[in-house]
Amino acid sequence: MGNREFAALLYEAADLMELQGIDWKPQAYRKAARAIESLERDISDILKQSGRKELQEIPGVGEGIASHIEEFLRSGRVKKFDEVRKSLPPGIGELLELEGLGPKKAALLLKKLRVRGLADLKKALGAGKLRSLEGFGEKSEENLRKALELHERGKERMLLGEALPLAEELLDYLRPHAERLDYAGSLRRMQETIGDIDILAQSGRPSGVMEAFIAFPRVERVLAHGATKSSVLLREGIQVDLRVIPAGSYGAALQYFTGSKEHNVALRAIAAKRGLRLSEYGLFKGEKLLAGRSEEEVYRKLGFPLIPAEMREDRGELAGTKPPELVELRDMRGDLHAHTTFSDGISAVEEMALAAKSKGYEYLAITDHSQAERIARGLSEERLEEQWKELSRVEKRVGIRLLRGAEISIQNDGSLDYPERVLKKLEVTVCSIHSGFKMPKEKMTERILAALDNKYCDILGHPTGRLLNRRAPYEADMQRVFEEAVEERKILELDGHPERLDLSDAHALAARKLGAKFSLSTDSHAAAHLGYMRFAVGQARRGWLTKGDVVNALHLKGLRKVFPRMRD
DNA sequence: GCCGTTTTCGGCCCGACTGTTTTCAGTCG
Repeated sequence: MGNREFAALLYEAADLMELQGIDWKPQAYRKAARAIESLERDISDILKQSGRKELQEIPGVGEGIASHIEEFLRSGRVKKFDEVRKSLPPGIGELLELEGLGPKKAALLLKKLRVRGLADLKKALGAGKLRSLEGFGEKSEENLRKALELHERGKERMLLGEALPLAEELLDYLRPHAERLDYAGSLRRMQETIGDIDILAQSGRPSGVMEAFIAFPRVERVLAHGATKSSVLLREGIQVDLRVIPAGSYGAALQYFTGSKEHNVALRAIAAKRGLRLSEYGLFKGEKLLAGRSEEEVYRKLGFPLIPAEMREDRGELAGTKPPELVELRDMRGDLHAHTTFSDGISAVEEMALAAKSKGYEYLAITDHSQAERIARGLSEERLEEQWKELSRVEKRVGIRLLRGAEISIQNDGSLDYPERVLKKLEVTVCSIHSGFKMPKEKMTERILAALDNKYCDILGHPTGRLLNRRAPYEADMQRVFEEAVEERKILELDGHPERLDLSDAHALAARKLGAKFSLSTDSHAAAHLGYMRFAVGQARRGWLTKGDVVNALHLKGLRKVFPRMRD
């Protein structure tokens, strides 16, 4: 533990130093913070097991930051950061969270108007003091007022599951005005949450796309409106940037705006080493354009195959080895986690079966809640048997294999919420934690390990229990959980429900390295939710999973070897 | 503060847009 906390300290220190006019160091801090944040291993483990030298293996971490990490892990604080904090008013960092206000202007506000935080800024705005400052005018006052308002409304990152449909709607709307349209950025990389939506267009009449864009019915405010770039804020609270790109640079621009920033920095460094220059306009040797029309061409000229967008995180995808053949949505043969009206779902068994069938699936596991989940109308033994009759009936009618399954709660002591005589009749079980989230880490870890050791546990459901933007994962030693799962040949779920995406991409990556197998599921509570599979696949691809890592990419025959209680 | 077949010192992405200012600084992505 501690990676996120330490990264947060680095970010804070970077902001404050920038306010003080310190050059470069803030960038270095942020770079290190990003690396530490996305690390699979805990910095405390690294220090304990391998020592300080190993900390410096983290990209962007050198002697200085390594010693700060050591101090932080030892004492929970970093003296140097404390000093920086003390040298500035406590509320000053908040100012930088405002749209359009950066370190230079914030420093000026502090120096000339003694603005020490958001409250001060509000007062200064009210008194009309800002326009007297050099570099400020009426317009900047107005913008700050709006930024302040927006900030107060609270701004969380939007879930992938909300942003993607929104972007698709906008693309459909813009299609008549452009020859080519793509969304780029974190959305294209299928990151679990999205800061803003980036859209690229190629058009013979750029002004036409721009006019249409700012007239999109969901637009609340136009933030910028130029010849090649415009930005709007949608009513849903997310910013959308649109850029119009000429055909000859379209691929380079798509590459550039897809990111990630870290991936691009690494790729540009590789280009630079070869005496080339990569920008959103193309790959250049001197003035000569070598590539730009397509992404593939850009990567090829740099000696790489087309790297899937989901892998572009500078996690080793540019190391030169051939990237793995990532799992695709069309590889999926079934879904192993779905609820029906028997428990807390809103679609009947038959509706679920029909929806699964229409996706071309061979099978669907019906996994309603176990008896203890009263709120979710968990199934008693009798109701479960009733359900099995229904499954047999629908199975014949619809022509899709319905597995007798259950999502079984893992109780506080690690036992499963059905007696053995029931468990052995279930073809597949998803075992999940639904209560007792606040256990100490050691106890929680033991609880999960005990469940994994149960011979009737097949799949560990939403393994960390997190809800994006709402609930932190429970404390558990996930590395040990993954090791045990591999040892006991248990399957890890990658739950594609937009609020869960659990396992996360980083966890999937770590577990895959240990040789784990995965179930990409939707945790559907309605027939339409079966469509969440694309989010599960997106996270799986971010975790470098191949078709071979995913059990429900297997045909029925292969699946039987994974789940021995499955009937013929 | 980090990093290195350009460098152990001197770089560190760079272009679009905005607002305020008559040629540019600040912010953002």
